Amino acid sequence: MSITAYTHESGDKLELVVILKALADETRLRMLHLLKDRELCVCEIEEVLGIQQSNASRHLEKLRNAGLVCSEKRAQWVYYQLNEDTLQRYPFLSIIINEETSQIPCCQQDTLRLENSVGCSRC
Amino acid sequence: MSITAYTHESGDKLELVVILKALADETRLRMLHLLKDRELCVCEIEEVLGIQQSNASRHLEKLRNAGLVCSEKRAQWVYYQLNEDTLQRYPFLSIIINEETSQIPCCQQDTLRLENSVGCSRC
DNA sequence: GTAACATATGAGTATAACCGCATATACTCA
DNA sequence: TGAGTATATGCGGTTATACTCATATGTTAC
Repeated sequence: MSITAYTHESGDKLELVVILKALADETRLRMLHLLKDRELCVCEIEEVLGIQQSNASRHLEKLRNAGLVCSEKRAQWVYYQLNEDTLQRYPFLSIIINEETSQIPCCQQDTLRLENSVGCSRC
Repeated sequence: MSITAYTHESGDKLELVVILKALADETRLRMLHLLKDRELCVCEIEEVLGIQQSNASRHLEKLRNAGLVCSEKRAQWVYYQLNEDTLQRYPFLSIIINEETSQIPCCQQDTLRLENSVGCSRC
C-alpha cells in the first residue's frame, strides 16, 4: 500500500558503481525503457520481455536496490516506476533512459509489443 | 608508434551494454578520472592507484575494448588517453567522467597523488 | 649480443552474476 | 475457509569477472 523507499545496497560499494552495474545489462535497460512512459506491473514486464517471472523479479530487485525504480503494491500486483529522485540526482541517467535506449532495436520492439497488447491479460 | 584503433568487443552484446559494464567498476572509474586531464602511461596509473601491473593492464584492456580509451606505444611505454570519438557519440559519458567521478573521494585523492608526484619515477 | 625494464597474457582461484525450477508469501474472491 | 493468482525467494548449476603469480614479448641502453 505504500511506496517502497529505495534502499541502496551500497554495502561498501560506491553508489555510482551500484547504479552503473544495474544499468549494465540488456534486460534491465529494456525494463527502464518501458518504464519511462508509465508504471508497469511485473506481469506486464515479463510478458513484453518474454522472460520468466522469477527472472523479472530479480532484475527489478536489482534496479530497486540501485535506487533506479521504486515499487508500490496495489491488491496482489506490484507496480514499478522510475525513481525520479535518483534520476534528478544523476542527470546522465535521463540521457541513457530517455535517449540511448530508444536507439536499441529490441527496445523499440518492446515498445510496440506493449502498445499493441490489449492491456495485460492478468492485471 | 600508431594509435590503436578502438575495437569493440561487441560480440553479440550491445555496444551500450559493453560501455556500461566497463564503467561499472571503481578501479576503472578512477582510471577514467585520471585520464580526463591528460594521457598517462601504465606505470603512472598503477602507481597512483596502488594496484598491480597486470591488474592495471587488464582494466585498461577492458576500457579499450569498450572504446573508452585508446593507447599509443612510444618507446617502451604505452600511453593511454580518453577516446574522444566515443565520448562524443555518447554524451552521458562526459557527464560521468568529468562530473560524477570528481565527487568521489578516492578519485579526488588520486588527483592529489598524481599532482604531487614528481613525475613517474620510471617514465 | 646481454641486462634491465614496460607491458601484455596465460593459468589458477575466488567471487559475483544470471538463470531456471520449485516453493513460500500475500492478496483476492467466492 | 479454501482456491487461485501475483510476486518474492531459496537453491543449484553455469558463466562471467576480478585478482595474483608467473611468464612471454618488445624496447632501451650498454
